[in-house]
Amino acid sequence: MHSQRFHSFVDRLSTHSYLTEEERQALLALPTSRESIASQATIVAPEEVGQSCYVVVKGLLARISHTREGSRQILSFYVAGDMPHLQSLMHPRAIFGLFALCESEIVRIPHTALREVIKAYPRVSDALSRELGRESNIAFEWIVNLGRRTAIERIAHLFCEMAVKTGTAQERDTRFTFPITQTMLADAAGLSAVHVNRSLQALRKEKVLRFEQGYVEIPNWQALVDVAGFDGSYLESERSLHFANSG
Amino acid sequence: MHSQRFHSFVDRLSTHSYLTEEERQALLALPTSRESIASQATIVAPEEVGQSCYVVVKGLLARISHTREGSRQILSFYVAGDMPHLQSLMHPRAIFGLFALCESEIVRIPHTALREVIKAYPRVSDALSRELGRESNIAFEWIVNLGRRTAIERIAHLFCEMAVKTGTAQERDTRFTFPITQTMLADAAGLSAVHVNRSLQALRKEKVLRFEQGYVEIPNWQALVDVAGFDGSYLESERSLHFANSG
DNA sequence: CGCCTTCTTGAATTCTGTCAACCCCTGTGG
DNA sequence: CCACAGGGGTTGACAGAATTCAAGAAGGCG
Repeated sequence: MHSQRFHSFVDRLSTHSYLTEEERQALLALPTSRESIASQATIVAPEEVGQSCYVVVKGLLARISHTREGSRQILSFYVAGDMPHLQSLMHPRAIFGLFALCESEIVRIPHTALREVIKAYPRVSDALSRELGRESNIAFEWIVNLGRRTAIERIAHLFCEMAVKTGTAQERDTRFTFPITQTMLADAAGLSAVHVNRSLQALRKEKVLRFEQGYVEIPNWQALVDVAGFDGSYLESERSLHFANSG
Repeated sequence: MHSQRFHSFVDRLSTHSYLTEEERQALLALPTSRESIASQATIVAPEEVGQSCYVVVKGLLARISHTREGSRQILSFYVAGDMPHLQSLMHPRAIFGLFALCESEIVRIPHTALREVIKAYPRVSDALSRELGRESNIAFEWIVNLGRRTAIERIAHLFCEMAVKTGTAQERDTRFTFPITQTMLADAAGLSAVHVNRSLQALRKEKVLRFEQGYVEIPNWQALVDVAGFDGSYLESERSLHFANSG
């Protein structure tokens, strides 16, 4: 069933954009292929010219960049419901690579088909633009994170973001899987693996955050938010405002 | 004359997107108002709901964020020809503020008028999306910069980017105005002002870069590129590929 | 002239990275 | 069944990078 593959993604778009039933059906009817991706596999290499966008069904993907010296920097995470590589629709040649951090499942959507839907339903185009805008805001917030926060704050902030993105954030006992190693976390936080290890220990000691074997436990959400200086407004969209403009 | 105000911006779009003469005229005919902005003025405050996009005609704008502790982080620079706040078209409520780093001139384009043009000319919409994609790629590269480069590399990289963005980069004696203080440069590079000062001295000593009173001199472009580990491909668009898809 | 901002400098401190070693667990092949 | 290799996590000692604090110099501007 296509609908199973796609509900997560149509739901995602619906969080910030109004879609008619017809538009939803058009999206759900897109010709797609489901693919299983091995852990540590490259889905899109830098410089590669792509013909498709993707939807994450299961697992965790990341956009990645490498410096000349060979050190790695993760630029963004993609969880179930996210649409990585959406920008390839307008800019087929990839600048940064797309990578699977664990065994994942994705749905591939050919550009040609998506372009047809966009042409027929301009509101779908708007919804995709908002999705890109959200990704852009997240990138900006990462700049703040890397530029102006300490190691512990950075890590705490990253976990706050992931809790909100996975929709698991709640006042008490937030739990979710985040299947990455400390080394990968270091590549996301712009830190060394050793220092990430020590920072995680400090957070554990303070009973603010546990991260073990790809599983996160946040006993007290507010405490983590306070450590991180987290304000999640950059992850949300003002749905009502868009409705006024596009509905 | 509208054309004078807008040529920079239509030219910018043309660097990555094909526009027919009719589409160019439609853009040039947009109703706009030109505004002078004082140095250090806030153009768009966070949380503000905007009704317009902008084009930078002269000067230098920046997107800015503040952390809880009050430290500042610059998220992006906008030079003449850039369109800051383009994302407000789809997401009117601003997440991050827009700020004038020096006395500047901008052109304001009402969303309503721009939406009309987009509706009539889908290719214009594509061009604007590419412009947003470029901004997004720059943000990703900044994440790499802040996460994985040393102070000197970061600063060198920033200057490389600005030289390319202003179109002044050349093999010998690149010169351009970059009207910011060392403190602002620190806010962009995620460093302290003191350390920026020392890093600039080091770059000056090595005869790689001079930055004095808002004026930049790069005697040897390749030398700066080598220090920075700069690869400017994230600033370019593969025009030919887009033509194949949209033209 | 005095005031303000920017730039500069030195010294001490804090933060983070590097290096090297070890532990634990898992999977593999003999 | 065991030996082994490999990856991930942990630890300690040390080195290096960047910040902070404090003060002074240089210039613009009322």
